[in-house]
Amino acid sequence: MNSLKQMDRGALSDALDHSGQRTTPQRETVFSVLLDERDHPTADEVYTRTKSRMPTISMATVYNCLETLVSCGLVKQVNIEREPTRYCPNLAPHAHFHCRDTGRVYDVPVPPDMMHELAEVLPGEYRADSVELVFRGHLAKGKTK
Amino acid sequence: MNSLKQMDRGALSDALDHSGQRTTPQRETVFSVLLDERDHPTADEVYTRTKSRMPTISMATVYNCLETLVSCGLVKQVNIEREPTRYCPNLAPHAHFHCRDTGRVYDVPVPPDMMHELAEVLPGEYRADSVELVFRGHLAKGKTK
DNA sequence: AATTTGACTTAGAATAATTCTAAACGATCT
DNA sequence: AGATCGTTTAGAATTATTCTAAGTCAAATT
Ligand SMILES: [Mn+2]
Ligand SMILES: [Mn+2]
Ligand SMILES: [Zn+2]
Ligand SMILES: [Zn+2]
Repeated sequence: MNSLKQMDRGALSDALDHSGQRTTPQRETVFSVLLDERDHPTADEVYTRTKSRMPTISMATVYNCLETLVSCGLVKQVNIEREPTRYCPNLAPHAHFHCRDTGRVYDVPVPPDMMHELAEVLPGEYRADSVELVFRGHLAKGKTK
Repeated sequence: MNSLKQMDRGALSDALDHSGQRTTPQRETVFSVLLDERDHPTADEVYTRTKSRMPTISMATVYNCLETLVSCGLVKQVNIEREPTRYCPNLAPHAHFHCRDTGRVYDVPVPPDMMHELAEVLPGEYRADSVELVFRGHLAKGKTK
């Protein structure tokens, strides 16, 4: 038994069904790992966390599950500089803040009007279907949040 | 003889001096390659282009030169998804547009006020020293520019 | 109920961009 | 000339990710 809430379980099987893929224990567990601690873990970190709930899972399967979750739209990949890809289940429009001191990545909500304004910097012939906004710097004080 | 204009040659040696590094023929040539065709080439593409002007240069040196140029602030790395790092000598604040069809990367000027507005989406404790903005999509019509 | 099917999982090999290592180079200084 | 020291170089090493090929499992079909 993984720790998916009924709502999330429903979203998962809907999204998987919709993209013609199956709901499996491995996919449920990986998804629950992402939902439980929203700190943008790497595949390796997801592997460690998932293994503690499902000791037989393999790294390849974790990569497969993450790819599946991304392909069905439940999870976003977050690439920052040349670091390992991180995974984010936050579907709301948001930016990321990357702390140079700790390496941690935080979600930063972006108001919808800002998204609209952003789109307007694009010349007419450019048709964007996604926008990626990453801030880098550090947190004031010892705030770890 | 590489194709650096006097202005760019000056900027290069100033920036290198300032960061305690030497002006070398390899660094000049790599820099001129970046300035001559501003299409955000990968290290491999920079290698090919540089080799045609300086046949004895090695891949390792191209990586070294690019790193040097980045470290002294004359060139920015552009990382898009998991693709090889690209290099951009445009020092003006700008965003990037990545065409899903062709894989090409274009510069998109961003007005300074937009940069300011962007900074305001950050909660107070976040101190950003850099902002990265990438659009993905495609170009309308057969425009290749 | 047995068989077939096909997606899924798995271990391990392969890939590929980048970094590292250690030796050679070369300009400058003594 | 000889010493110094940053730079260049070829090739090895690293490492996140992808690929391969074999095993698993739960329907679906017979
Ligand atoms: Mn910090
Ligand atoms: Mn296009
Ligand atoms: Zn996020
Ligand atoms: Zn650019």
